[in-house]
Amino acid sequence: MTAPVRTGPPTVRPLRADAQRNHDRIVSAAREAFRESGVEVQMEAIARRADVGVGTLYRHFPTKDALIAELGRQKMDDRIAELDTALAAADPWQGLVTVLTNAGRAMARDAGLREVFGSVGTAGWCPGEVADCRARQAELLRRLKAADEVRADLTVNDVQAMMCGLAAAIEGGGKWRLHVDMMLAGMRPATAVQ
Amino acid sequence: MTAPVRTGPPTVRPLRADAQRNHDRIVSAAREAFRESGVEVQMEAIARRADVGVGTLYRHFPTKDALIAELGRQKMDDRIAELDTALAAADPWQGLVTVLTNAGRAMARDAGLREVFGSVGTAGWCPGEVADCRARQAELLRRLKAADEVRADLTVNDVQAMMCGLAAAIEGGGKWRLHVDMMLAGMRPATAVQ
Amino acid sequence: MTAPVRTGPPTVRPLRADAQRNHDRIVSAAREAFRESGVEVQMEAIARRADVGVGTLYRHFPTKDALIAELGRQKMDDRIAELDTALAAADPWQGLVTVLTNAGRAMARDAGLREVFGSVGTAGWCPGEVADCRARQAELLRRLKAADEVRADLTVNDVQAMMCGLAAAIEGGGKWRLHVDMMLAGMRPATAVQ
Amino acid sequence: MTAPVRTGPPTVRPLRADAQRNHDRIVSAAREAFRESGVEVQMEAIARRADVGVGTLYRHFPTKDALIAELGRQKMDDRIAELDTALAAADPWQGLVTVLTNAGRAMARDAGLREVFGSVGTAGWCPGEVADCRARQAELLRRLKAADEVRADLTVNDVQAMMCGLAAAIEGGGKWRLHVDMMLAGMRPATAVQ
DNA sequence: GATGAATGAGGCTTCATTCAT
DNA sequence: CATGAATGAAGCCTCATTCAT
Repeated sequence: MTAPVRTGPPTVRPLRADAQRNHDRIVSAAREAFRESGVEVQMEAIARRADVGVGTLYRHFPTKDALIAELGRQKMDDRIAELDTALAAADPWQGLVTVLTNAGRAMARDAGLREVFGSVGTAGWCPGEVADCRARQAELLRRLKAADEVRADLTVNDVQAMMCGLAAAIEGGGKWRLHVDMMLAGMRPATAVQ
Repeated sequence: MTAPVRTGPPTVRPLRADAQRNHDRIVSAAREAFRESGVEVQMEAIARRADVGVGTLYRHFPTKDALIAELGRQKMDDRIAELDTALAAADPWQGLVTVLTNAGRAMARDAGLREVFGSVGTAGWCPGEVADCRARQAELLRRLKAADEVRADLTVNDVQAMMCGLAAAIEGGGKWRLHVDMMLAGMRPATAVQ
Repeated sequence: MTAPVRTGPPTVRPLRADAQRNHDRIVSAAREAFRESGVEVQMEAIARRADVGVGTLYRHFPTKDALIAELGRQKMDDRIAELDTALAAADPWQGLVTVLTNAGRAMARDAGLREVFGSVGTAGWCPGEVADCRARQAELLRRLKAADEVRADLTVNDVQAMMCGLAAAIEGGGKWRLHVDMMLAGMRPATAVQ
Repeated sequence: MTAPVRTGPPTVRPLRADAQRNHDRIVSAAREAFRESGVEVQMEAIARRADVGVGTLYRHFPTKDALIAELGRQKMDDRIAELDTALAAADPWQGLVTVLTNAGRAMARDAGLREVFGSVGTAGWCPGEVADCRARQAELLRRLKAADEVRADLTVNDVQAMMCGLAAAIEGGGKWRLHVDMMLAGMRPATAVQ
């Protein structure tokens, strides 16, 4: 009997076809369930929605928190891609505008995204993804500040927090473009606001 | 000695001295508890904090929800008072600055407040209070627009949404003063942001 | 200051007028309350009905059970009087008929009485009264058996149990006279029933 | 291999073997527990007796009331079966004797049964079962009256009431056989009792 | 003595997680 | 490996009884 040949990175093992299918169904179901009922939803409800037993759900995610984290990780990946595009652009400000505009548009569409980014902190999130994201945000911020395009006192944490704010504002019924607009305006270097 | 003239609503009977004291202790304890741990805190913990038996707690508030609602109502009242002060001021912009600054400072201190205002919608709130609050916000907004101090496309809903956003941003670890500042800057009439 | 002269039996101390009034109100309220809602009623509800504080209620009856017992004792006294009349009569059978007929009529009228006698056992009842009652029942039964008017295997316990049964039957909507009739018929010496 | 033909109602799905076993254990335990201690028994006690976690108990019966109702339904079913046997017999009187004898014996054993039948009214019972029971009682009564075996003035309600009475009498410590005997004797056509 | 507020053990129920089938 | 039954800690709430006013 031959040991399976690992071809990908060591942590990623391709799931069997049906397992993959179940994984996806669970993630979708979880997303919908959280969207409709918040984090309060019971694991059983999610399993039912995914048309799986709870046992299966727990086989894929050892913990409710892990499931929540996975949802966040996926969205985080999208954002990382966005940030990469922004970093590839010559003009950092234009990059930021694009990043936030796309984020706003996506949030307006996707309640799950709002939930994920609107949720407080990054507790339970996949540390790797978070670090990747923060690194890119830091770099973009560095360039923006270098070009004096944003306030000098902005930190990555603040940007993160503003994303929470944007999510909440859109969730609360705000027009997404308006709020993205205000958010961008607010980030400009302070010039005697009051 | 003359019989006391009732000026308030007849349904409110003054509590016995000790009951009043306990009521206050409970409310304080609940406020602190929610501040520290959010709505998740257990009733027992609140009771313990108030140095009171659970039974007493339940005598004062028939339900956990009732307790939460009461605290929410009080916070809303505080905000209404803030808004009244702002409306009394000659300069609407200065009023707005004060309102948001105070709100930010309070939110930075009080997790319960963040939870209350960060939560989407006003489910479970006293409708009267909500209406009062919105009415004042609307009036302040009208004056601000008349003086061309804020964007013309801002609505009460947007302000409400921004309050959600502010709560989330602060909850997310943002520096409250910075975020209030950016929020204010963002609301200024649009002048070619991009 | 002179010590009060005790004229009654040593256990009975005349209550102050207002205390007596409260006592009566409480008993009445308790009777009604139990009648309407069964033993489940809360002490507070009884107190409210009697227009007294719970504290007062507990001053008169140290325990919920004691209150229940008192209700039983009063009815028991009535029955003892009935039994005395029956024992004074020349014909024991006629005495029994009268006792049961009066009991049935009273039960038909008084839900509290049904509740008391329909309630299982004599748990919590005033032992003295119970003993008095049983002694008289025993004597009546002795005479009845001596005259061969009732089954020889009947015991006081059985009579007690039948009273429970009568109460339940009437409570259940049965015609009281019919059930008294059947009860009496059932007690006759067994003469080939089947 | 042929697909199994469903003959029963489609809503009843056979429980998994272990679930069925637990279900039975719970029902037994509950029956015993109620028998010994009445409806007051705690759910935990029942679970412990069934050697099962409370959670399991609640999986099988969503509510304490539901559990009680189920047991009541079963007892009612037993009685209906008894009545059917009695109706199948040629001699209605013999049928009645058997029904009451069995009921008495069962009540002597089972505090829960006494509680169920001793309780006034049929609140919370499955209406269908109650109707079935009454219909059979009515039919048996009709035949008994036609054969002049019981008093003509007896109604189903009276029989129901007498069952209450029997329960109470047995609960009160009466010898069940004696009380069944007297009950039967009492039902015979009236022939100058006094 | 009267009042009703305070007490807290104890009951019912939920739900994240484990485990037998 | 999927399933869903089982588990039990933990939460909310009730109510007989005590005690400060």
